[in-house]
Amino acid sequence: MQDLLFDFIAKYISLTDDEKNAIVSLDIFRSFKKGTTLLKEGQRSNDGYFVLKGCIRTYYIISGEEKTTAFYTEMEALTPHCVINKAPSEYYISCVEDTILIISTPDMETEMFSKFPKFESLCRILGEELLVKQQINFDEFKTSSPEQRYLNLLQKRPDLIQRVPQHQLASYLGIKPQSLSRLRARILEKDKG
Amino acid sequence: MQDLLFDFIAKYISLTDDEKNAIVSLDIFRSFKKGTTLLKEGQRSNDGYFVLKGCIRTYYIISGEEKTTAFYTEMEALTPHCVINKAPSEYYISCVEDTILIISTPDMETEMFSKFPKFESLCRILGEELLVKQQINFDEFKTSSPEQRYLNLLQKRPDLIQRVPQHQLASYLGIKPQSLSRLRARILEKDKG
DNA sequence: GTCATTTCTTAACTTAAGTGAACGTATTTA
DNA sequence: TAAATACGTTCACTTAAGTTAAGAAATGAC
Repeated sequence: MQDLLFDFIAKYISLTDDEKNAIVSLDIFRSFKKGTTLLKEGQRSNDGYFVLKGCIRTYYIISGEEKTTAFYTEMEALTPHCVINKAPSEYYISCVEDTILIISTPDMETEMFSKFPKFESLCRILGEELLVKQQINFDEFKTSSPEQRYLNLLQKRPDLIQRVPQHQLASYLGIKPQSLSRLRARILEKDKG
Repeated sequence: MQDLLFDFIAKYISLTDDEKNAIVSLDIFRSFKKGTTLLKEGQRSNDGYFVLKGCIRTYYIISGEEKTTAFYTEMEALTPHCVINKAPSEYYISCVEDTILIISTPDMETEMFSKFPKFESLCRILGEELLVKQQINFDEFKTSSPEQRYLNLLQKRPDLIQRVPQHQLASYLGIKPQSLSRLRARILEKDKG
């Protein structure tokens, strides 16, 4: 499981054995059962998450309805806004599947950054990369229709459509579950004709 | 103009005069006329932008139509994806108004980071903050209707509605200009009744 | 294994966005 | 200054998403 992490990091910077041991000794690998809620609306947490295996999602509850806005799978990181804002969380985070996470806190990061400045570089680079990915994601969302978004998702993250319930996918696509059903039926109909 | 920048930075870290001089000596302040195109689709640029005064926008041209996806105003930064990906740009960047920018390149940043590690911390922190802001922005977009998005924009960035042409605002809201016109008429009608 | 709950789909109806066209009003520019 | 272009609004029509309701299928709890 640790190898997964180190292979990932190796794409960006090289770590000495000392540095690897520093990470391992933090003892930050955690397992969670499917359905576990990691963060609730209103809570003030300092935990950041990095998914080693499995899938977690963020969702809001707006006038009684769950609105899923993001999924995080293998090698993806999520720092909840409440960690940065120091304000109560506006959303929930829970496990879509049995999941293994790395959980970090700002204190731990500060300590690691001062011991090994290389980690701060890593975090800056990962952050910049993420920012760009997310911007392009947002752009695609804005410039396309729900149907195009669904087809796009089919191409780019086909796994999500398998591992995630439809009604969660629907709000992720910005529509209602009924509309997603209809839209899929429409696509199948087109493929036939 | 420099004071604007240093006041902004002061919110995050404190700079010595040496460090301030290092920034000034980079000579990175640039002025542009309204309408100037800073980046075109297909170009490979290494320039990052930080808006000191004015407004710039990113837009795609999709089947002949301009789709504006973002506006950057005072104290906002934009690193185009082509800088990070090292791939040709998929979008255009141009000035909505007469604009004063700071233009940076990865080389300059690397140099500054090694001379003054503090700058890398600053960039990491700004990056994390931006990431969170953008995520929340995206969440709001996904969980609301075009009308709600417009009302939301009226509250959060009322200046944009004044300084930006309607048809650019429309694609920013994910709809056609005609729909924005109609939607505004609808809102006025409601306010009356 | 049975019951209850959740999830997914379908359908009929409502509402709002997309489309194509027309028109008046800036704004450019020749 | 006149013509051309770009911009914003309105309208009629089309298409697709929201809403409400019902029922089938899958999942989970006991």
